[in-house]
Amino acid sequence: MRADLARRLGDLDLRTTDASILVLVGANPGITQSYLCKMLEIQRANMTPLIARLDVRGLIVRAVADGRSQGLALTDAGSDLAATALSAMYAHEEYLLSLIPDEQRPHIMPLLSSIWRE
Amino acid sequence: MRADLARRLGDLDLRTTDASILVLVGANPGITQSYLCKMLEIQRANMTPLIARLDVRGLIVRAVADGRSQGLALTDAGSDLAATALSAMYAHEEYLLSLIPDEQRPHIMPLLSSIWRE
DNA sequence: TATTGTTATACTCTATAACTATA
DNA sequence: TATAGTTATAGAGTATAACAATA
Repeated sequence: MRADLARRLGDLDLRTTDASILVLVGANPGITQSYLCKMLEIQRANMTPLIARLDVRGLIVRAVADGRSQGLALTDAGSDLAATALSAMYAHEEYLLSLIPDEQRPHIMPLLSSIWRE
Repeated sequence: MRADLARRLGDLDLRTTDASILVLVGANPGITQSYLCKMLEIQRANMTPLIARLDVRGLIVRAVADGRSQGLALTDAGSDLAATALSAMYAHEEYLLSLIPDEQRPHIMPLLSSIWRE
């Protein structure tokens, strides 16, 4: 399942984490790196090169929030790519669901929800 | 789910891959590294240090099969640890199943089977 | 020629500690 | 004193290329 998503996002030159960041920043403009770290459970030290790479690619901009923190936002190119990445994520989910026989399909989400985070 | 299994096996000083190797060698005495690589989809080059570490720990022995290949087998200590690791794997599965409400539980395996490898 | 196991190497992901500059 | 971001570093997983010994 992870490989299928990675392949779809790889076609956009994105890793899974890159895509998550783009979509989250798109939905939360002005978000800080620290808050992104909490949402994605990534160490601060490891977020730095991730953001730097998206910045270099012209997908994200950093604006000074206070002296310590930077509010992140998508560029137009970043916004376009985030939309494409989100479509790829939905296509991934649709693909997985399509593998499940019709009559069983309604059961999968409640089942997975009962395992998630507990 | 992976973290739960990793934690349980970590208590035995085993990584997930170590445990898979021990259980497979236990079930297939005389198996070669190359065949293990095919079963676990691991590169030959990466199998070398994995086997070496299990060897150093006295869990596995290598016997010359032909001039190129070595048949692997468990030592007594390896056999004991493989059994404990297998129990941990079953406990992991039981734990996950226990999170699913009784009436939904019979649906999970057929559902996952329809996604697996297709 | 092909296969087994090895070595060397490189890239990614993840984790910790220490530093700076701010609050 | 705590927080945001950075740098440096180390461990683990994974990938490729090349080699020696053997089939």
